[in-house]
Amino acid sequence: MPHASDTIVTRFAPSPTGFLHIGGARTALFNWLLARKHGGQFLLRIEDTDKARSTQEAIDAILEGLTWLGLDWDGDPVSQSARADRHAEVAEQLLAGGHAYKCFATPEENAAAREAVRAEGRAFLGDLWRDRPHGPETEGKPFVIRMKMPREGNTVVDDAVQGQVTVANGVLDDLVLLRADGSPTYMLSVVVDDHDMGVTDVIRGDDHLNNTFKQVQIYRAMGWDCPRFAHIPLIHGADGKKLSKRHGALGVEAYRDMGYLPEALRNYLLRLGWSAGDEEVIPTKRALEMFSLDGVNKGAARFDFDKLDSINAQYLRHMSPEAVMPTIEPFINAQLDRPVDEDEKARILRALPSLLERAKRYDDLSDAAILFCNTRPLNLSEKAAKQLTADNRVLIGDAIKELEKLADFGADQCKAALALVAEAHDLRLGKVMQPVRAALTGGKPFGDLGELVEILGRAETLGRLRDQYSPGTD
RNA sequence: GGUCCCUUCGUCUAGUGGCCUAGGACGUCGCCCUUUCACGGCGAAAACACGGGUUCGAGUCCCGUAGGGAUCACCA
Repeated sequence: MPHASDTIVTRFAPSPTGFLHIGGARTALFNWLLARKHGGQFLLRIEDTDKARSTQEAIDAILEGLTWLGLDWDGDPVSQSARADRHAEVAEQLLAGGHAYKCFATPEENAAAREAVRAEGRAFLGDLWRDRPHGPETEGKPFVIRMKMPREGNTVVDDAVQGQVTVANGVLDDLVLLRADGSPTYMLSVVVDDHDMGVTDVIRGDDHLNNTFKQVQIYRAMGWDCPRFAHIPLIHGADGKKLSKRHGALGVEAYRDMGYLPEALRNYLLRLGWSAGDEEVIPTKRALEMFSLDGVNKGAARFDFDKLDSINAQYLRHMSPEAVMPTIEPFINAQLDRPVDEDEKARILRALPSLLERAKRYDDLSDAAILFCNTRPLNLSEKAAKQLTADNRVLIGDAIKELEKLADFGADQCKAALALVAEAHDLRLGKVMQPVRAALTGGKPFGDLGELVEILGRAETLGRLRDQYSPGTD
């Protein structure tokens, strides 16, 4: 049955055994991009046929992850387990049509045969009962239904990423369609669901490439059209090894908690193993214009946090202080171990344009923003502490005197006051600014010193300076 | 081990037989800017895994070798 229209239908089909990891997120992104680019549908299917390992928490985490990433799906997520009857029905059809057969071999018999065949350097085809007549001894015995794979010829998959891949039918095993308890296997379920859901393009990790040849046989036996396949390479850790929990196989929520923007992570994920020329910063709108499966590389790519940081910084720079504030507030509260007050928030809001210039992530941005909270006495970095020599403390004392005289605590006035101190000591302005900056920031980065003082305000500025001039007495 | 896939700077990549003296980005290093922390700007070092072919000409095509990955369940 040919598809009614040329509308693109893609799907993301995670098994709910854990969070949405970074590789799954990228697979979802590619599916989403292809569907949205062509005005098609992006469907969600939860592959929960393994009831023992599937959890509701995992489903929630995956949905939350997709939502955070901004990947919206069409319709309600399909639960694969709810469709078991339909899967079984197809298995029966396959059986009736002579494309499948009953296998009475016990797990032990299969294991023994597998070992024996493998010792010869061949793959076990699971075909113990393929051409074996069912005698009366099979009466009442448990059986599975296996696919009767072709043995002659080749199966060719024309993959959008991998190209034309050919495999000899002789190596395709008679996979189990229906288990002894009557439940369908993954191999059957995906094919039936993808067909029934009208999926036109299956984009998934290339760990499924080998399965595809077998699935194609099921499509053929049922007389169904195959969808287009695109097997995208897996993401590797920085060390080139398969992604493990140690290096980067984190849930997307972990990236959120590390302070990354969903737009930036999306951009990074897109460029990891995919390109269309030299463009690096590709916001979603642009991605929708450019995306094509052609640009996907075949080789696995390594995950690189430095580059992610860099992309993230570029997105951060274009955020408005008002948009950023609600997001960094929890980070700030956590570091402060109390909620920020309104006065502090107002100061941070004023400082944000400058802070955003040099931040990489929300977490270091909030770390820098703490500068404008009332956290006296400040913890000094090693570098800052070094600035506060006995001589420099004298300068700070003089700076306090000059600043106290100021009626207007503006940036220019404050700088002028510091210039007076420098003049009195016959020093360059910078020599005075350095220790004053150290006392005021504790070593944290911030732009212009005058701006810093102005935002900090009279009380906080003088307080921080006094802390360093005569520690402990203020 | 069988089958399938992959291999360009440290990393992500551009490159579809002459445009390649191999381009961009991240990272690294250097310089400049800032009488202040940073940011930024400019510049440098840095790769076609190896060996054979094919061709007037190969990073680009073919074969082999090495290395890496995926997969071989009544898991998904």
